[in-house]
Amino acid sequence: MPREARYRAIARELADRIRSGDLAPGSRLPTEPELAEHYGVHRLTARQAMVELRTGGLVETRHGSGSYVRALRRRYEVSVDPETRLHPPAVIDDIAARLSGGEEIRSAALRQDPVVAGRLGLPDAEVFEVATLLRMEGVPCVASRYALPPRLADLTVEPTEGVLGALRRLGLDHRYRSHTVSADLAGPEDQELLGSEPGAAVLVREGLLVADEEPLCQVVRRCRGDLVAFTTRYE
Amino acid sequence: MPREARYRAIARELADRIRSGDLAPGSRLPTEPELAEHYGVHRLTARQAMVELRTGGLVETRHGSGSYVRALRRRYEVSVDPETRLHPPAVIDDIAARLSGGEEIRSAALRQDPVVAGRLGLPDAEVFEVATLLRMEGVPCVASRYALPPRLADLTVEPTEGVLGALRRLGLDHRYRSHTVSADLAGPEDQELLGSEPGAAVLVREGLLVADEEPLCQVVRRCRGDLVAFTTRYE
DNA sequence: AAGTGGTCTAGACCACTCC
DNA sequence: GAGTGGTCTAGACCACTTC
Repeated sequence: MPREARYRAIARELADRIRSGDLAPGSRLPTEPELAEHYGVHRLTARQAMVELRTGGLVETRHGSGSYVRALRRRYEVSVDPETRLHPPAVIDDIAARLSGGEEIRSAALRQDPVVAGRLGLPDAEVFEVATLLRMEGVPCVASRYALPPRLADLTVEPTEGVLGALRRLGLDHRYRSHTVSADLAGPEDQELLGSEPGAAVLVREGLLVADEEPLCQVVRRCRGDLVAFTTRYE
Repeated sequence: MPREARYRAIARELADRIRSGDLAPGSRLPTEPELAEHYGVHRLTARQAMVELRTGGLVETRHGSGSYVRALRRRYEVSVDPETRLHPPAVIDDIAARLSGGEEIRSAALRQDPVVAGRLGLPDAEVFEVATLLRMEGVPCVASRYALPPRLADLTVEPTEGVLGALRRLGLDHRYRSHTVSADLAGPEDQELLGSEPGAAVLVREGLLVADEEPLCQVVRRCRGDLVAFTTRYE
């Protein structure tokens, strides 16, 4: 049994102090030189302990300022209707109240994607893709990509109604045919859109919507794992 | 705009080669000394590029052997009944066929937990906690914790039926009252139970089961994000 | 300007894998 | 035993934040 690495022991000790509450959320940890001095190691060794805490999600580091215990984030618990998997109207109002600016359209363009086009039952490879971003109280939380048939390329979306709302306004009464949840790590795109740390957890929800039994829309949502949870309540 | 860090550029170049298929899943990447030589940097700089790829989930490293492009993980798509959120019988049989050893009981003990006890409507803080592990084809996939009223502490569970099956066998016809999904990072416990890498993504499903409108069981499942996805199909 | 974290080089020894 | 990744020290310079 090899003895525990020095940096790992330091990380464990700090992690224990965080979990015990000795180091409170938001408070600043000792600097790297301080840790190195205190434990009698080189700065890089102390630094590696901090890397350990960062990838574990316990700590966040601000360049030039210091490392801080991550605040316990309040999670946005979003209710979902058990039958339809859509948000009940009451919830939509509730969400809207916390939303700043509604569902922001980031881009909308025709794109070649044979796989998704096939899923939508389209004759060609072309799909109309809309990328949106949802913020809760200003914080980016959910990045969505909707793939639609090209005939809907002139779709206009009011921020307050969202893409699915716009479809409904056109008389397309959709519901989910299938719905998948999984977990992934934040890639470069998530970091850019959601402001996730590299290597943070992302909750992925993927669904295929149908209207009149016809495939209408594939939606993929990537949600910040540290901020969002989806709850289904059954009465 | 500061120029891009050397290690980051190297990581990006390797990541592109992986995504383009130039470096196939399962194949070995150049060694750290080779990369250092090739890019004209110190070994630690090349090494940091590998760290980048590891925390991004693209690469896994085996001590003494090398770093390898992570295999495209086949995902276990587990179907869930839309109404009950439980697995339909056909799926249970399907899962059972892939399970090795069924739901393995890791521990079962009485524990003090006022919060969970309150959720179950228990007069005291005591709950009976059962921890289990599910493997798919030998690979640990889902670690569950069931919290039950102490009166069920003599529950016996056949591996093939699972904890929920055992409850049903006792005539407790349960269903979900609420069900939450979220994403988290792998902690030490996940690493031990699920064999997750530090910092890997974990899909968390949490539910409260009721029987005859009485709270019966709180279950928390932590699933390997890279191996498991849950799909609901609506007919 | 002083202090913080971010990057990089140089060189060393150790633990593990594979032959 | 040769080669791989894992850990550690030493020292340097840069970029950012704070004052």
